[in-house]
Amino acid sequence: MQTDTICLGILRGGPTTGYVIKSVLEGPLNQIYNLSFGSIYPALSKLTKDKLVTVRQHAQDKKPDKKVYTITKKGISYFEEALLAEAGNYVRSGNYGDQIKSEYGMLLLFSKYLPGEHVKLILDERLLFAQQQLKLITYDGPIAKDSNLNALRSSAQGKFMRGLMAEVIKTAINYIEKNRKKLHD
Amino acid sequence: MQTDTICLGILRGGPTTGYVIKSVLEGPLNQIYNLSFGSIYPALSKLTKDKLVTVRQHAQDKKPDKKVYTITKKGISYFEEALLAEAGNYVRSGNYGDQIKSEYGMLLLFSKYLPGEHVKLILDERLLFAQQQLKLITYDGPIAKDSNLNALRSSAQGKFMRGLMAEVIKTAINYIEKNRKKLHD
DNA sequence: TGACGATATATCAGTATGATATATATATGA
DNA sequence: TCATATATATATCATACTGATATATCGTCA
Repeated sequence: MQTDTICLGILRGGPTTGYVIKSVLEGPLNQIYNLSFGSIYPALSKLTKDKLVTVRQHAQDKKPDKKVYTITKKGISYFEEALLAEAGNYVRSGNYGDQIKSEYGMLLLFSKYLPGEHVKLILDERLLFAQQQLKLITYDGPIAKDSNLNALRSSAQGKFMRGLMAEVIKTAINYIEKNRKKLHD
Repeated sequence: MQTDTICLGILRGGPTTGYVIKSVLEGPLNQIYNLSFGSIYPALSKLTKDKLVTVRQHAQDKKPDKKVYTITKKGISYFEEALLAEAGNYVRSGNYGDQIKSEYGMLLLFSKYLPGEHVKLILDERLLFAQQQLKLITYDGPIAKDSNLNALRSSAQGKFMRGLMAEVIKTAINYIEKNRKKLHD
């Protein structure tokens, strides 16, 4: 899926900044999609040039201007067409569009060649991280009204994905806790 | 984790070709790491130049030469040092080294804007794919002796990772089957 | 017979990453 | 209190990676 489509999709949930798009991707969508600033900012510029989004520059004295992007009508139709095309392509292609690079997975796979101490640390760190992710995903307390995290919270799709991620993370945590001794003393 | 480290790690399981490295990554390691030919072949060339691996060229009449790569002693120590460095870095960094781009996840998240028919198809395709992956991962029948898939099969680490992946996939399948109606009629 | 997928390597334009730079406010802690 | 780190916020760029394409043969399925 193209970077502009992702940005447009997140912007469909409400106007926001490049920085927030990155945080949404790093936070609740952590298990789904990553994008670096070096991809997000140029995509947003291109989208602006093509009039698929508009920018309002909020001058914040002595901080860099906060650029709030809003999807336009043209942007909405472009997004829906692009999504339809990608969906058609997904089904037709046999390429299931997963691009995964898990350093953690590789480290565990190769952990035979690592001192037991390191393996323990990696597993401890990972369990901690997984528990944080789980909290983040299942959190149902108050969030900023203007945040487009609301889209993730209130929509059926957002709930479905959150539920799926939560189940998967729980399964992984349980598995690691039960079986970790097979990887070190 | 660097591409050469990954290649070296797979080569630690036994001599093999670039093509097979790609298939291992696409097959049993599908949920862990992906690499394109455009990364694998140059990495293997560089590794050869640096004497971390050796090549035997099996001339196959009228097919391109099959290049079987074998890790050298120098390669083994390089690999273990690199792994140690990455493990230390992993724990110290707070960057949990996951780089995920799941088109499928994004498609479902945005499926509100997609016709119900498409959503159904995507879910059907995905369940089929997940079931295939599960079979591939849990398969315990005979495999070619020379294959370095044996490393994945027999080692404690390989078993641990296979078990983890199997549990995660099963959880995802069950969740999707139980909750998919929330995404279409 | 023709199309398709598997085997096998290689290249490259286009795209993405990860590090770095810049600037300030706030919180943490020694 | 002074230093350090983290969060907010955008931007750039060398390096690295992807995805498509090229080349060539064999087996299978219709």
